[in-house]
Amino acid sequence: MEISTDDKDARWRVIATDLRAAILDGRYPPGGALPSEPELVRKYDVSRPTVRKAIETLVSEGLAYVMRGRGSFVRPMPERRTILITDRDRPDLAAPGNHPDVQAFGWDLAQRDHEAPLFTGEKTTANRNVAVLLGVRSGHPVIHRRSLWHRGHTAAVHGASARLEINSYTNADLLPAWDDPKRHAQYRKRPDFFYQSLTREHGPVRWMTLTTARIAYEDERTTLGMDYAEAVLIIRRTMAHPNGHPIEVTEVKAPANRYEIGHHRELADAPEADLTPQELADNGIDLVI
Amino acid sequence: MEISTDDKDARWRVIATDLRAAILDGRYPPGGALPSEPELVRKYDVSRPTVRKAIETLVSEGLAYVMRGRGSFVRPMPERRTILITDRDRPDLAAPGNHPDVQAFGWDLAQRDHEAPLFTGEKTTANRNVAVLLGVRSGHPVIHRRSLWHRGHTAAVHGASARLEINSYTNADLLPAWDDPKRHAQYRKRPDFFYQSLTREHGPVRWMTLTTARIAYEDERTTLGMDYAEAVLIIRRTMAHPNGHPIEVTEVKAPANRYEIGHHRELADAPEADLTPQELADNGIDLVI
DNA sequence: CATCATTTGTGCGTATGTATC
DNA sequence: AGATACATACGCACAAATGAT
Repeated sequence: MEISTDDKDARWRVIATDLRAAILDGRYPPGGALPSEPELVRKYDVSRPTVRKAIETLVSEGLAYVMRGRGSFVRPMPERRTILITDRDRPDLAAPGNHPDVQAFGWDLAQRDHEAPLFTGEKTTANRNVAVLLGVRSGHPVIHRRSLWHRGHTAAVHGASARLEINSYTNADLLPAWDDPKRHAQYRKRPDFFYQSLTREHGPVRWMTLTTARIAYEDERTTLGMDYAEAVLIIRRTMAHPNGHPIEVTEVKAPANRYEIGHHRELADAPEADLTPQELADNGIDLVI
Repeated sequence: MEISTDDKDARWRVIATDLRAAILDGRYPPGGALPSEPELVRKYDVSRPTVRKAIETLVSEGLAYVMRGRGSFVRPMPERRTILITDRDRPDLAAPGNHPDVQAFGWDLAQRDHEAPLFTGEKTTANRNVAVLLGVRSGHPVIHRRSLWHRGHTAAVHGASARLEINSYTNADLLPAWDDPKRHAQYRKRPDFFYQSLTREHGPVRWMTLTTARIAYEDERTTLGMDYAEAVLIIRRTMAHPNGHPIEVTEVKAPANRYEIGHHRELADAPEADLTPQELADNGIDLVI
């Protein structure tokens, strides 16, 4: 059959490499159409499955997208906005989803399914991942708080709005007041109360923020409104005792094609706390962690 | 033909969803084998191309990998080491690839193809992306310095060592001394001289570091030694005039499954400058930017 | 409004090559 | 050497979305 036999120049790989170079070069401009499958079949004299394999590769690399019945297109890159990480021991600012702050920083609708509380909050048990983060055993009771934010339709390419998901996990042993009905309601509506309780009962704490990324899973693509194959930025902030034992972990997930992460020193001379919400928004800052 | 016809329950999608859930659940443990293609063909009563499509999906999501002649396996997650971002105006530390520092922070072999200079350095012209970063027009002369670092075989899963790629772009107009043969050699061997020149000639400068991520392209996977589909962390540090105009841009690319990004305040009480190289390494820190 | 050409999505069967055990 | 498993590639058929006629 005389197939190329060398994996390095498999025919689909040649096509993918050609197209990738052309896209990164700008020969196919962002938003523009790539050649149709039949065109590529003719051009490279291969079968349609081979052409499709090449295009699927570009899609999985986030370089292209496909619309059924229309064709394949170069994926445009939206402008990235900024998530600002603070170093300070300021639980007021550090509290994620602290309503006044987050709203002020450019979030149009801080609603979650039209319900009142900012966070869903429920007592569950730690799965393997959460157990590692909190330094407890799997199955240990934890408080799981979750919040989903979206930022109104900006100059979005496909009409999709940017979203952020915030998950918070707390060792339930460290916040027995959670079960008090009155406080429970407060905690769900006012994250600052939540953090104040923790700091009041567990004294001076350390904050530690680590950032990484990975490819989004399909369910995350759905909840974060990511149309294409993309990476998610994962910002994990740990509130810990001075001895290092974790008290609470907050994990922010953000689509990597819409967000970048900066640090407070980067804002000219004035510390960010002295900037007005409008000034922060003008600097492209959506969230302060 | 009676094909399911509804894209939502495409047969390959059902299989992929099943396998993904099983992997995230731990029913297929990390490093363990997934069912072989023929097994899945029998289990779901579909053709082999359909099974392969499902597996390819998991691979492109970074959840699995395939070894020819052996089978498909759940991708284990290696431990992440840390890249530390400093906020200070310290060009000595800030200089990437400053030989003594980088080596001290745990890099066994800071060699690049067994050549002497740490950085390749050449004068080229700005492509579109670099032009945007430096605030010049496409085609403007720029100095491009490049360096590739690898960290010896740690507890790597597949024997691959972690690697970092560092690219630096400078507006060539701002460093005419680059063309002086004597200095040229110095600049390539001693990045600190390079940055000292820039700061000496352009006075007080601002440093700005922004981090984001995206899915790695195939060529990047090769140079960064990433066996699987993965995200790359992109750390972009800009050296700018106080008025904001860029002088030099350093871009670090790191495999997101092996690195996370932290900040200097997180190191206990002592600033990282006071820690010995060994203490830094013990804290899992590979690089200070 | 219906029809048609174009384009992509899903799926089958088959053949051959190559790596691993 | 043989069995197993994955990689590449072809041809074919039909479904479904799109846009123009």
